[in-house]
Amino acid sequence: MARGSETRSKIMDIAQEAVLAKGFDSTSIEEIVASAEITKSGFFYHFKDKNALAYALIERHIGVEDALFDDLFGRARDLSDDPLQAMLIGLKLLAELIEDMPGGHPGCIVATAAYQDRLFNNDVREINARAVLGWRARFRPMFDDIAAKYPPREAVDLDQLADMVSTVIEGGLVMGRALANPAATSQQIMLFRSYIKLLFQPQD
Amino acid sequence: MARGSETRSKIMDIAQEAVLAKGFDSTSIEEIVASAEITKSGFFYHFKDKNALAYALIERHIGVEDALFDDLFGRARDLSDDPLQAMLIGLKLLAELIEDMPGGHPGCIVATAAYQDRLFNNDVREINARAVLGWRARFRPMFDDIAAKYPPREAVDLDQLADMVSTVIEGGLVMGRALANPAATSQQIMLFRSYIKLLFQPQD
DNA sequence: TGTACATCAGTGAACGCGCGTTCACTGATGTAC
DNA sequence: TGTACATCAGTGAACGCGCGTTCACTGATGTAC
Repeated sequence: MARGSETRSKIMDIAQEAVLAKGFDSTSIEEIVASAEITKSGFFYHFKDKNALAYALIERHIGVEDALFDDLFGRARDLSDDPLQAMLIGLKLLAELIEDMPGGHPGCIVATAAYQDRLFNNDVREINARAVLGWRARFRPMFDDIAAKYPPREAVDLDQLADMVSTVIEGGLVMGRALANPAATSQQIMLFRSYIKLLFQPQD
Repeated sequence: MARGSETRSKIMDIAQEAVLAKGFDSTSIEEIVASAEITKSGFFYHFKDKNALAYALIERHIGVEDALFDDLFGRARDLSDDPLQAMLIGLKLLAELIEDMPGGHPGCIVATAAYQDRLFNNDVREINARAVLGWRARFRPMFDDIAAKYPPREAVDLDQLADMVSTVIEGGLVMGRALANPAATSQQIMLFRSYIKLLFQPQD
């Protein structure tokens, strides 16, 4: 990695941690550059303004999360050819991954941006919505496959069911933070997993 | 209501709307008092500092939400003596209420505070945690009653299940905001309702 | 291989503005006798 | 009922600090010929 992009991602790492702890507006460029050991003008070399930082943060988050989900549900698919089993394994792997994060999952900047949307320009709001729609587009086909093989025991909209993955993660992170209990998120994912089981798995 | 407490709640109304749209730090006292048509010093007559405003906002939110849940699940209980049916009715009423809010549900300050906790003193963090624990304490006994009558089809921790009500609401609000889709929250509540049905309702 | 130039990754100083908070004061209303 | 005093619900001016952003500049590295 070149010298410049190293500094750039250092800025983003520092910013992300602060943003998740205090919100975007309360995270000053001053404190970021102090921590990154550059000057304020150095910051503005990498980002044209503060909105550009928000955009970059969300963009990177999407990429990281995509890679993570690709890996997790890819491995799950390797472990079982059955779409329902693969989903159940994937959710278990996800819960374990979040459970094992040292110091707990730091939170999700998409949620931060959603709750501070009046701070940002349209570009930021759009990429934030795209993030959530991307998760839907990821999970929807999986539920299609499952529903094709195992008729659901209750009528559910599969887009909404796909969104429930994100809902439970986002809600779980809020709960985990409010209760200062890092285990909350993975527990909630396991409950969602139990719902999926009851919804699709044929009774014995 | 006396003149003073009228101004006080006016300040809080204005502040709450702004906080949910931009976060706490970005909501300046200056803009609040401009909107409330008082002076800055008038603000400090009612709140000793900005933290006191956050505290008051959360405190009031807990009260409002408690009253709302009391009403909703009280009516549900009136409509059915069966604890499971009452829960299902209550969740439906909740989904309808959120669905029918003009302009969508504004969001939850507990989530805002959770994602900006480094901004606040311990008092605020504590009352925020108490809010979430209060919701757990509300729903846990209902699930106890249900589980006593209808053995759950899967082993679940009832505290975690009680927390899932909050999880789905909080997560649903994040989704609704990110997608600019006010219906998201009530849809997610209805999915949670379907989980409760599958989990407890004897199959026919 | 040497030189000229371009780009990269920043520095340093300055800017004006808005922020939260304090303080001495004030007019209107309420209470005691 | 009238008067004295206390409390309530604010006003107005000032404060120092930190914020995001701009601008002219600079040393190190990369590229062309």
